[in-house]
Amino acid sequence: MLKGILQGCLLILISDEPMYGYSISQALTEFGFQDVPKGTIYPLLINMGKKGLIVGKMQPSKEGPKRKYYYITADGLQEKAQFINQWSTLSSNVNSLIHKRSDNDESR
Amino acid sequence: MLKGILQGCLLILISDEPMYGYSISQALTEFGFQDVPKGTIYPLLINMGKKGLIVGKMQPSKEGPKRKYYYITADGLQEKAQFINQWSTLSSNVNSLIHKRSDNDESR
DNA sequence: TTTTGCTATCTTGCTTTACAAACTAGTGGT
DNA sequence: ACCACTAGTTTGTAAAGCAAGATAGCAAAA
Repeated sequence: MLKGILQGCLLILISDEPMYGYSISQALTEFGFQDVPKGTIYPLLINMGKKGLIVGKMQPSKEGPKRKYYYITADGLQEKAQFINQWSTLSSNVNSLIHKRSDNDESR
Repeated sequence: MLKGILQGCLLILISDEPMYGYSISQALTEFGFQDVPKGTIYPLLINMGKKGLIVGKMQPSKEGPKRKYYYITADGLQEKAQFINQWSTLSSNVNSLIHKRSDNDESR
């Protein structure tokens, strides 16, 4: 339907400030996406890197293993804008369907 | 992310009134989903039938080939309600991300 | 009557998405 | 030494999405 809602969300997060996988997974939890699995996030980040939407740089951390910080690219910003448009279209389409008001069963 | 937004939309359409594949594809177009391919709709309908969410009945048509009208089941109605909930959660999560207001770049 | 065009459905096969699960590895506390 | 938390990658699998083509009924134009 809409390819990669998650990808769009990651672009938004990363465009706000560079993030690494683990912190992204925590941020998503805060935004209500309960527990998006690592098996989804990491491969997606790698794939987004291949597409040139983000670039990752390993940086050492004092409180644990190295972190791979991702930065958004120009292409990524463009893709982000496109996602926001697609989302708003999709969102209003689905909402108009849901509120079709056919008096069938919604509120009773 | 959210499994089958399309499935949810079909449940809503069919719960409103029984429909057949071709009419569903036309209805979707009216609701702004431009041209959802048949290769997506028909297999999905068959799959939803297997899951017991809908039942299909062939009925002859005077203006063309036979049509397979789908009717929603009790399970389908339940699934529909669940979809509407999931959608509203997802939708508000994504919107809160989009309107994160980080003064980074949205309106300039 | 043959062809074209619209309606209608199904099937095959490919690509992408999503994810569980396992593996590796650094740091700090008990 | 062991556990818990942080952090990342890889592998394998199932499901989703869809293009493309096969099949077929009907009707009006050629």
